[in-house]
Amino acid sequence: MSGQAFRWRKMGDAWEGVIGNHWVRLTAQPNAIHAKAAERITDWGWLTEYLQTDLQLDSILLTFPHDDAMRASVAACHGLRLLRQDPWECLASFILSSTKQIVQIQQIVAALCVRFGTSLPVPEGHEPVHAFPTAERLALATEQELRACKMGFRAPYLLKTARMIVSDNVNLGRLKYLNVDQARDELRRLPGVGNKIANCVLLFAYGFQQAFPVDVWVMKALRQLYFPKRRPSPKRLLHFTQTYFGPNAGYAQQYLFHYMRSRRNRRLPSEARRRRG
DNA sequence: TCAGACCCTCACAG
DNA sequence: ACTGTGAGGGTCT
Repeated sequence: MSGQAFRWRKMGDAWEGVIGNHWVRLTAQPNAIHAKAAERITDWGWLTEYLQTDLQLDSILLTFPHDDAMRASVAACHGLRLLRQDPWECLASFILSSTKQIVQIQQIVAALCVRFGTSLPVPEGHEPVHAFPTAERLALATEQELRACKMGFRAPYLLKTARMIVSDNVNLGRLKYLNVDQARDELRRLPGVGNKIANCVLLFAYGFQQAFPVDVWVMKALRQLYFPKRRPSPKRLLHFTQTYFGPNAGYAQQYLFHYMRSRRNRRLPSEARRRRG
């Protein structure tokens, strides 16, 4: 899984997670994905939308720039796709992500769901699972209750954001009708949401393919692969990320992100030591 | 434009 | 095994 969603767990050869109010177990088949839910499902639209199964990945990859870095990234992340997440869940999750390791984000989100999410139907004998808490529910929480979910200084951000959503100060449903820059400005009105998190939400929840989140990993990739000599100015960097990678820059970003992280994960211990010295 | 603060947890040296 | 230290999908002031 890509790491753009924080609620999936690998169980043997399957992935288990929650989409909206559905528990699901996904298993890779030779030329398909097998899905199992807890209840009888007549309309699987929510799942195909989430997985973006209609999207032709090949045609996306064709729009990437033809350079060594992108070629290496595509080769290293074969078949990587973006999910289409629920805007509120995506927004809240990424508010919780700042200066946290991905494992820690997963733990915070899990705690939040157990504490504030409604419990969902699961298969016989399966451990209980919970929906992601609604903005309405979190708006009624106290900062202290949120801090109990280990989110630290992010608690007031999440709380105030939830209240702004509930009071319709910012309307998440309306963003899809705006252009990408207007939508970004709107998201940035929320406390705890800067450029990076706004771009994550634009890309992962609304499908603005040109949104290009720059986090520490992508910054590392850009500097290493495209600006080896000198650090680019923020303005130069912004211009580069919005022009060089083409109409699906956000997709390209995700390939770079995973390329960098996979290299980190396979780093030799000797390399780790050198980094410290 | 730029530090420094912000909560907390885990990995890693020693 | 145990403890001190640093940094982690940033944002705000």
